[in-house]
Amino acid sequence: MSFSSKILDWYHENKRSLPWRKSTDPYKIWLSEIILQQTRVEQGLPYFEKFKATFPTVFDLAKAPADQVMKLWEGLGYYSRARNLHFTAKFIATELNGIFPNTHTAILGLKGVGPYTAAAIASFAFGLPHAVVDGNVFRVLSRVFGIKTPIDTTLGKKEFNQLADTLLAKDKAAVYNQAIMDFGATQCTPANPNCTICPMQKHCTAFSDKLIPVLPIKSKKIKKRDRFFNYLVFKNADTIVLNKRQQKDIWLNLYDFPLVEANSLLSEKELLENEVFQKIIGTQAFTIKKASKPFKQLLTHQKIVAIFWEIELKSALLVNDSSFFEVKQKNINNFAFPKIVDLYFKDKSLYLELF
DNA sequence: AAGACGGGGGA
DNA sequence: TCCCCAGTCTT
Repeated sequence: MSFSSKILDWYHENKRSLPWRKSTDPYKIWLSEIILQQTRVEQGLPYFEKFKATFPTVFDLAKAPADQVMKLWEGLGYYSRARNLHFTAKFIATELNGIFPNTHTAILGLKGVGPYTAAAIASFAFGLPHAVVDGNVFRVLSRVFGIKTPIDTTLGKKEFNQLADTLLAKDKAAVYNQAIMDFGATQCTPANPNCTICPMQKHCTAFSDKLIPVLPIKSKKIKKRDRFFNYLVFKNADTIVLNKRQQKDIWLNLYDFPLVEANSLLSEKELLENEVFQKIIGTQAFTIKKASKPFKQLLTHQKIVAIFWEIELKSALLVNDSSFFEVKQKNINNFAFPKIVDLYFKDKSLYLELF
């Protein structure tokens, strides 16, 4: 029996029930695939439901304000996905009359859609014979066929893509693509796969060679840098000052506070002497009420520590930065915040003190 | 080719 | 801690 037949048989008995599989509407498929990029199904599910309910059609998404899209995406990470999602919705609505492109080439041309997502949409929505190659597929193929080429190299990508294409059940690309990904996600798992009940066991090179724990191979390792954020939370009556992040950095188009980034968390003395702080505060009267505890957040390439200085102003902040603006405290829920800011807001004692 | 880009969950 | 997750874009 062929590889694809075994995968399809396994899928028939073990498939997961997932909401985006109920539809062949390319808009819904696209939405689900963008959400699922580098994201576990369980984590993405509630976001898919939220977006589907809030934006039933591409036109609804296209006409939504950017802040609303970012707010719905809040907490999911990789926010460029949300920015590109919105951009592409507007493109489809205005340039394509709302008609989702139906060829692999055209789909691949959409912003935010790469090789994986193009193959997924092309096969799931239009039945086109393009093999998906995601993290699951890399793992399954590298193990079953004993491929040691690192998956994060040009050669590795080429090799796995070619193999995936030859294995694809071209007349049932959609179900086969779902099947191999489900197989990778629930049977051929990254750690401790249950090989004793695996239908591929007899044909699995990694199993016979005891290479399950080392395959697939990645060559690159990432280095993290430490960053220290000294956030300035200006309060004046019932308003606080927010900052819209507009520089080329993490969290583009999300909101936080005026920021003094330094090589460490600052003491109060250091903060008062800091040039950036002085530039922001200018000549205004202020009182530092308290500093929060340090909050930590791990990103793929960064380790961030942030403290939040709660500073009372006698009058509205004289804003000298176009990214700064005042907002009523009761309206902060309209803005999308990075996790670490959200954590600060949710911190119980501070929450009570602030609001 | 290498780096940047989030956040959560499992070992 | 480290690794991985229905990857893509920029440099």
